[in-house]
Amino acid sequence: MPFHKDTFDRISEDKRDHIFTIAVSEFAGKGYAATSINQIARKAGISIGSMYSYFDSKEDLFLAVVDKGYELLERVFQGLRQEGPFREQLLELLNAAVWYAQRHPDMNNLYLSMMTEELAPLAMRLSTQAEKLSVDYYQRMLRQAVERGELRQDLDIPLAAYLIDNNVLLLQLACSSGYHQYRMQHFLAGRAEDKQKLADQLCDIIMRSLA
Amino acid sequence: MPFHKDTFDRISEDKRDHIFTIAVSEFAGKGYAATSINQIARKAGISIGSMYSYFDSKEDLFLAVVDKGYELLERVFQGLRQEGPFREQLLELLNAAVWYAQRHPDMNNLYLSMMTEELAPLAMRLSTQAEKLSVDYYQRMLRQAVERGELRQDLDIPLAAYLIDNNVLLLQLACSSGYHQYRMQHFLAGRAEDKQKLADQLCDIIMRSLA
Amino acid sequence: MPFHKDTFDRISEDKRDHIFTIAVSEFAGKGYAATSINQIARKAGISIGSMYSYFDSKEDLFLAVVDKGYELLERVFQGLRQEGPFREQLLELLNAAVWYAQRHPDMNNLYLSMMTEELAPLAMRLSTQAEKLSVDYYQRMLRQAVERGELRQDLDIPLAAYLIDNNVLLLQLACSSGYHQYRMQHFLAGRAEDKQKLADQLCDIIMRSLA
Amino acid sequence: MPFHKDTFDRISEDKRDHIFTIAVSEFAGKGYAATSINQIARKAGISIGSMYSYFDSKEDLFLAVVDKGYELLERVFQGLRQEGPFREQLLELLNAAVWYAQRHPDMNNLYLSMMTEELAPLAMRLSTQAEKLSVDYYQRMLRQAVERGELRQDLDIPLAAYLIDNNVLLLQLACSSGYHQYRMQHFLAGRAEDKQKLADQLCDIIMRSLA
DNA sequence: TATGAATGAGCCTTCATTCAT
DNA sequence: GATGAATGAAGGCTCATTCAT
Repeated sequence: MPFHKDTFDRISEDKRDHIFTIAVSEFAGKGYAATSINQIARKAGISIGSMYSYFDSKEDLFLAVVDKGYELLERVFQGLRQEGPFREQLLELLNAAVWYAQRHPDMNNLYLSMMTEELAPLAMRLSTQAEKLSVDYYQRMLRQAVERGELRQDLDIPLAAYLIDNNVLLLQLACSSGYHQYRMQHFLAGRAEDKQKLADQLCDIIMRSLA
Repeated sequence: MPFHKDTFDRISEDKRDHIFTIAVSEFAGKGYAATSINQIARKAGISIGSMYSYFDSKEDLFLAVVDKGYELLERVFQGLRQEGPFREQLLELLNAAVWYAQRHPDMNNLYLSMMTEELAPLAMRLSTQAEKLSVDYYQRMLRQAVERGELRQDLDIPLAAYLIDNNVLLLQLACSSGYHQYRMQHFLAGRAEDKQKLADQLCDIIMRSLA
Repeated sequence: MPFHKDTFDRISEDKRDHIFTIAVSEFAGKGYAATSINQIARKAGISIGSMYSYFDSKEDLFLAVVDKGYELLERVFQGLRQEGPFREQLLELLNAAVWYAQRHPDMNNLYLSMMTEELAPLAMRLSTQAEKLSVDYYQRMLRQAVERGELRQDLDIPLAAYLIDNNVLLLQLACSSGYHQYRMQHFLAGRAEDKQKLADQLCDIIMRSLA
Repeated sequence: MPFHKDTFDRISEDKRDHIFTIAVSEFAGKGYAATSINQIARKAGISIGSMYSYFDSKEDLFLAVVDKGYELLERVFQGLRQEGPFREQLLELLNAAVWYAQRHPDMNNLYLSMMTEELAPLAMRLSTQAEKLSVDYYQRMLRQAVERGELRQDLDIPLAAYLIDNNVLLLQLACSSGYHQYRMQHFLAGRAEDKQKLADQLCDIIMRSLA
């Protein structure tokens, strides 16, 4: 089930983190195919022999890294409060997305590359998918707000969840990916810098669709 | 200025198209780094020598292909009508995006991979950017609708344009990319199949933000 | 017998010279193996097709070029006067060598590369060798000077000829080859610049061996 | 500073020598450009992968080889005695040159190719130059002989050193290079075979210039 | 005769993976 | 368990040469 070998569990957490940090940065910057596992080992200061005693293959190293990132992301989601006014929940969500992307930009860019056809075969080997979590999360949040009367009764909840996620996703990507940052700037110019404020304004406009 | 050599202009259009078709499919499916120009040549039934007499490098072949796709996309955009009720314009836009993505799925997936950090350096060599076009297009469309009184006077036009584009982009990607199709299905289940109908519903929910 | 095809005789002398000039410069600068006949054609402004209608192969082009250079060199030698005081003949010879090397530096460097083992197989295809000429020339010159009583009676004529040619050869190479120029400068510093004066001084010191 | 990687230091001396032997022979025989590092690896019985774990590039392999040869040559020079009658020192020098060239003919031919314009860029990357050593060596030898009254007081020492080196160089090359051997035979016929005797006669004729 | 597109062997180099120490 | 030398398939690219137009 895990993508690493037992040996990897036995080394110090520092060393594990170090290897992951280097790996994420390489994979995120160069893409899966153009990244060399030998270079990751060299940069991480361990031998390739060790690398292969921790992971069965380049593919597994990659998946282990991505998986670790998903865990982190999950934890962020799970830390969000599930109550209070809908708008505040939405804002918190957007801010969490921004925070995560700014805190782990390489990891965030790795997700971006996972969306690519090139990595579809690899993505299929992952059991955890961010989507499952968020769909449930959104839909519950929306349902409760409708029940509370904060949002209109005839709201198309699945579609609303999708719409929200679209914007969360692209806001989040704009915090790490060169392309999405550039794209946002084209639309919003200077306003793209203050992500906090932008999240707030996005809340406003999204709320209008739902209320 | 063009990414191909003169020689490429001199071969038959059929052959040119054939090479492009193969190349788009390979690049889109495997990503830039994992794609071999030698294999593209083999699959296209021409010698590598010829390939290199058409393009100076793998990089140029890639850019030539992407550039051609941008042209196509531009033409689609320019074919849209610039008048009539806003909702109808928006719907036409969404449908055009869907149509393009379904007609040229490989090309569409190539754009997806261009968003990756890995390809940022290559993206910079491209002069045409889809973004420039769409920003202007959206903003004009919105401004006119506000003037006509179809949309509310205090609309934050740049943000609205960004919001719309977010949804157009992800709808479009859901038509070709395995990941985005999968993501949409998670949110919308069976409704993800009928993109026409979905576009209509997206129109509705987006309109609420703007009106 | 000639290294070019008949077709080459039929084009204008200007064109022939142009092709040769480009070829000499490329071969001399990059060496035989690293020089591309296609690039010579391109730089000379003719098609490769034409190139191959003038010469059967890269090898033949090379040999044709070298052969032409030998002819030039022969003519220089044959223009030297065969009488007068020995010292003056020797000086004239040294000056002629310098003149030729400065006038045709690329050609001169081509000879240098012909001395290489790499080109021994090609050198063997050449009928004209500079050596044959010079051996006879030197020996006659020396014999006559001995007979005239200008040089000592017990002079080892073949060895003297060899000694002279050694110095002529290296002086000549110092006029075109980066390496030999550099080598001379190491020995003679600033004096390496004025080749005329140097030739005169070399005459002096060589004459002492012979008189 | 060295042209090889650390890995190369760690393999057995036999293997190192074997690789060098093959490499020298290939480079000397075919020239730098026409030599394939893959073929060197094959002939040496190692994989290309290994070759590239020893040297960063073909260029570095070449320079490593040449550098090793320079070291050898230096050692030969440094082994010569710095005292005794000048003529004997000169003879010893000529004999050393002959010995070296006959012992390491490929290496000697490599020097020959280093004199070529083609390899000037590579030569520049070498720190050790045979010239520096020999200039000093010659000049000291000559100066001392002048002081001892063995050579004439008005001797042009730099020019004398250059003259000597010219003859040493070409004698040395005649021991390994097909061309220079051929050239010498043209001048000296059968006498070219007994290099020992020839060195002695060269000493005689050179001494006349200096005494 | 002149052209230049086409060919494909072969070059330099990289990299995932194995395995002896 | 850790190391890193060894392997060789495969990739991007060049170039001498041929041949249809």
